[in-house]
Order: sequence, then C-alpha cells, then structure tokens
Amino acid sequence: MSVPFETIVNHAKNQGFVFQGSEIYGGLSNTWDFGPLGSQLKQNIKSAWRLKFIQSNPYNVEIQAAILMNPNVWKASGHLKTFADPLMDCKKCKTRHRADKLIDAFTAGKVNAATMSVEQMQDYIKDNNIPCPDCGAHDFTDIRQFNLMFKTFQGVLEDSKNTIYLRPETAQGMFVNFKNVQRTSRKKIPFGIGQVGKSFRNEITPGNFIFRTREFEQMELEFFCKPGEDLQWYDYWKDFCFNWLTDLGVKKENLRIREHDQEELSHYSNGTSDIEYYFPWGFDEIWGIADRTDYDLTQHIKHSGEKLDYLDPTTNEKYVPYCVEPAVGIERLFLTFMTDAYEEQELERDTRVVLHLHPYLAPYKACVLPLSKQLGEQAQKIYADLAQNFMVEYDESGSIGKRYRRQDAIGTPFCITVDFETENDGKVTVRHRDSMEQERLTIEELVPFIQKSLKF
RNA sequence: GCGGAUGUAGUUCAAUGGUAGAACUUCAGCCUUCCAAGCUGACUACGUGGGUUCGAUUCCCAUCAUCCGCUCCA
Repeated sequence: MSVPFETIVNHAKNQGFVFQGSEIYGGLSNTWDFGPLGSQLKQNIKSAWRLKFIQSNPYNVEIQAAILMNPNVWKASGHLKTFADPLMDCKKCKTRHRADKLIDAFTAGKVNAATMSVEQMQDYIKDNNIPCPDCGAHDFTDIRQFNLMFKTFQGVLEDSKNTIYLRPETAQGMFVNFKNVQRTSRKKIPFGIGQVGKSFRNEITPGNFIFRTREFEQMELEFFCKPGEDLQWYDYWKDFCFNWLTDLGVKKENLRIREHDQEELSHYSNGTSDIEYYFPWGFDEIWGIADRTDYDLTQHIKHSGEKLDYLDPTTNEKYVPYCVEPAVGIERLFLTFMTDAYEEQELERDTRVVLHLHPYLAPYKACVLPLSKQLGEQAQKIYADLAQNFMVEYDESGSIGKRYRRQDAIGTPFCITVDFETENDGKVTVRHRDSMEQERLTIEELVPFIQKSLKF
C-alpha cells in the first residue's frame, strides 16, 4: 500500500479505464467516462455481484426499476425533506455549517430547528447573534438550500407541477414493487430484491476521482425478513458482502467493518455498518449494510394507501416485513479493485506494472500472441476461437516480453503464445501474469483452463 | 458553492514577450524463436475566451477542469 493515489488515477487514464467526461469541451465537472477496459471491468463487477447475490442465491431476485419515479415516492421515503440541507458559510474563516445544527447546538436542543423554515432559521441566527463555532465571527452568508436530488420536468412544459426527480438511490424501486415481486416470483419471506443501476445526487462536494460522483451506479439488495429476525440477517449479509470482496481477491488487511454508533444511526435504523477499504487517503466506505426495519414499507403504506404487509403461510401471521439493505457503489468497488490489484514490481532490468485482478474481473481473460509474425495466421485462429467464449486480446507487435508487460499492466491473467512447435504438437505456452511462470497446454485445454480460473 | 494550489504531446519533464524541445508511450517498416533489445520513420501539446502588445504559451482578466480543505454519502 505504498502507491500514491495519483499513480492509480494516471494508470486508469493512460490505459483506457477512465477518461474525463466531455474532455474535448474542457470537461464537465465530476463526470467520468469509462473506456474500453473500464467498461469491461465495471461490467464484470456487476456480473460478479449478480452471480453471488442473485443467480446462485436461493433467496434473491433482481429487478430493474425506472430512474424516474412518482414524486410521492420521495415524499414517502423522506428524501424530499432530508436531502435538502440548509447550509451557510462563515465569511471569515470559510467554514461551512448547517443552519439547523447551529441552532440546535446554540440552544442545547431547546429549540427544534427542524420545524423552522429557512427564513425563520436565518432570522433566529441573526436575532440571537449565534456565532461561528470555529472562529466566533457573526458573518454568515445567507442560507442556501442544497437539495441533493436532481430535478427535472416530465413533459414539455417546465412547470413546477411537472417536477420530477432523478432517483438518489435504487432502493425505493424495490420497496414500491415489493408486492408485485413477491406475488409473481412466489417468494416466501425471507427473500430479497436486488437492483443494479444508476442513481444521482447533487453532492455538494464530490471528489477523489470516481469515488464520489453526482452520477453513480449502485448495486443494492433489499432483503425482507420477519421482524425480530432482522439482526441475524444483518450479520449474515455483512459477512456475505465481506466474503464476496475477499473471494475476488481484495486483501483482508485493507478491509474493515465499521459499526455505526448510536448517534450516527438514522432514526429508523436498528444498526448500520460500513465495509471500508483502505484507500490512499485513508479508510473510506464502500459498502453500507443497514437494518432499515419496516420503515420504508410502512412509509409507503401510509403515503400510497396500499397494503404492503405479508401473510406468513405457515403461521398465518400478518406483518410488515423488516428489511436489511446491503448497498454498494460500483465506482467505489472499481477503485477498490484497481487500487488493491496495482503493483509495481522491481525486476532485474526494469519495473513491471501488474494489475493482479481476479480473472473474473479482468477486462481480458487472455491475450493470444504469435511468437513470430509468421505464426500470425495460426494464432488468429486460436484467438477467434477463444473469443467465442471470453473477452480476449490479440497482439503481434513488439517483442514477446513487451507484449507480456502490456497485458500485465491491464490485468490480463494469461498470455497464450503460439510458437513453432504448436503446429506439430498442438500445444501452446500459457504464461501466468502473477507468477510469470509458463506451462504447455493443448489448444483444446484452453477453454476449460480459463473457465476454471474464473471461479470464485 | 467558498478558500488555497495547479494547468505545455497519452505520460514525465524542458525552454521562451519573436514559429515550443526531449524521453517514454503509440503507430508504420526492418530486425527479432518466450519477459519492456536494436535501427529507420511518423503522429501528437501551450485547457478555453478576452485584453495589453507590432507580436502572448509567457504579462493581465475571466472562464473551465483537476487536486487539497469545509459538508455529505454508495
């Protein structure tokens, strides 16, 4: 863990993993485009999640909800209210504060700022001469509302009646479809609904490359269980997520689980913990596992008037299920895998850059190379064959060593070299990225060999 | 958004108030029979827009982007 963040970012840009968004127009703040390798890696991260959370999981099913949802969804979920922070800056020391928290702290909780309007809060701070807690000055900017939800209009008229929002999380798609999914999938509780998709948040301060962006992709699971069994499932999914990461090669020592303390917990949560990764700037959250109780479903029952409770067929009990939510950002996983896999190896004559990505995640599973250009025809046949099964590369330019290094740098686990013996014995050399060791395999063995390496 | 720093090929680094140089990378050719070899050649940059000036990559202003703080979260 000695590589500076800058190195990872440069590597990602140089190799075609990530580019600045709209670059030829001077960019657009905080937008990033994923290049040929990056889009593959992202794709593979999603498939790896699906494989373990959906495909091979007896409990879970997957949906794809619309990004645009009825605005009442956000009223019910509380996002319309709590996603708008009243912020003001101290003009003197340039720190930023939340107006409601200033009032709460100043009055020691005697005045509940949550019930005040923006104007009232502003007046209250002026009238009571509340100072900046950092420098003591009385020189604030006006309160500005930062609504974290992206607003837009449905239909051609830009009328406030037509205001809709880009979803700030995918979770609500699962809650509003709880009944539809339960009925059609015939799942019994406990069961989960997962979703992979984009979400949007007007973050005040994005940053750290792709770590915090306003447009991001997440993979969320809403796991519904019987009230009272929520804590045991909460622990179960914590372990499950953690193991998913380590099975895909993330080093244990770079991971930790941080349990939120009582003060940090949302009012409806029975427990929340973050799986954190040791990024170059320190430990930071990648996966949040939250016990959301029956909060969301109850809110939707209230606001929609629909019955969203569940009849337990074995006990004939009726209840609103509790929900445990493991939610992870794909770009954060992307950075985690890149950072964790990156290594600069000092060799005798030079430095080798290796991306030790798990084969399942690697953009290319193998690269086919003819030892000499004369062997190109034969090598291309093998390449075309493998390409039916995997993402593979073909490269015949430069020395063999140089071509190995190119693949090392982008995480390709195997290089398959066609040599002058291949025609006689039907064998090729398979060179391993991590160990740099080589073995001879027949052409027929290649597909099962690569297949096996993908297991995790 | 506010404060601070930065902005020259894909990358790293030069130089200059008077047509921007190199190394590595990339590409083409020669060569090359298993770990970044060599030779020849080619492509590519002063973030953008104004201003000052005979002339600006260089000075000034604005803007955009990135990085670091304030805040928030997957």
